[in-house]
Amino acid sequence: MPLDCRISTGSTTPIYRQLIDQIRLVVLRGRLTPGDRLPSVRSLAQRLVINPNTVARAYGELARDGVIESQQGKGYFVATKRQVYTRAHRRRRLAPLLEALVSEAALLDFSADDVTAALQEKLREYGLEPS
Amino acid sequence: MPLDCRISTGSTTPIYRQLIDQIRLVVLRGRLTPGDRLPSVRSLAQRLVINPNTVARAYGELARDGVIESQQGKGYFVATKRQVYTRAHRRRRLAPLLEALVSEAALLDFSADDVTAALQEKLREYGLEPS
DNA sequence: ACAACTGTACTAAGCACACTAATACAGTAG
DNA sequence: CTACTGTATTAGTGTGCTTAGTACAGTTGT
Repeated sequence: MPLDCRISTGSTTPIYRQLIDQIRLVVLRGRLTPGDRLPSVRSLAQRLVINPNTVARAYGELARDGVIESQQGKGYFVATKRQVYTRAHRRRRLAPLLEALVSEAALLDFSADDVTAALQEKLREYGLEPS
Repeated sequence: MPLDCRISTGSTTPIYRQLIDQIRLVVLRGRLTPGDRLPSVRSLAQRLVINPNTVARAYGELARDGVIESQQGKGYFVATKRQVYTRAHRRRRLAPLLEALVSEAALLDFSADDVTAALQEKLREYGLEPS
């Protein structure tokens, strides 16, 4: 069963965003491995009863981010080689998320240890290696 | 000098959001302490050359979040007692931010140690206590 | 009591942008 | 040639942000 996505049209988060997030997760968690083909723009659109453009947009952004790759006339495939980012670029991209997390944590009066512990748990959930 | 805010109308982030973020920071960092009065809706609007409604919206949301409190006819003041949240509520509110951070970190191929180190640094920047 | 300040609430309008849809164009494979 | 693939352009629709105007209610000092 290739890529079982579920989208809710009633949600406030746009459809294309839901697709991006779900596909990202599927790839990160290894349920789709490099080289695997994704459903075609039209077939996925038909299955989810949404417009092909919406799928195309999601695929397009994922391609921009290096998660998947497109081959004209063939389809979309999970990227074989991960994008190589500079250290500066990676930090710059992570910074706002880190800022948001800590800012909210401070407002909620979390202790540093609480936040650290929660992070460790989440890191384990994603299977990130220590180093 | 009470609350020097700077907003950029050219930014993609809406004005009311910029206000919220800046005031949150000012309060968190102790530049305004509990009981301190904020500029009136109209005066701040005039100073920043924006509509009073926009300021009112920012203040309103900050009040909803328990950062500041309103007193009819008197003004807005930094909240004297922080909102008390249940443990479940606090975790529920932090969860999506944590999810976003770790998900992005995984995609960027950060190691767990990298993320943890970055977090520690940010926590220190915000002056959060260990426990 | 009055004036001048505070917050609060509501409606309406304009504007920009995000989202989605429809359609047409271009490459690939059998 | 046909039927699939991705790609690009255009257009319609909605929604969020901001502004403006108006009105009402509470507080303070004169």
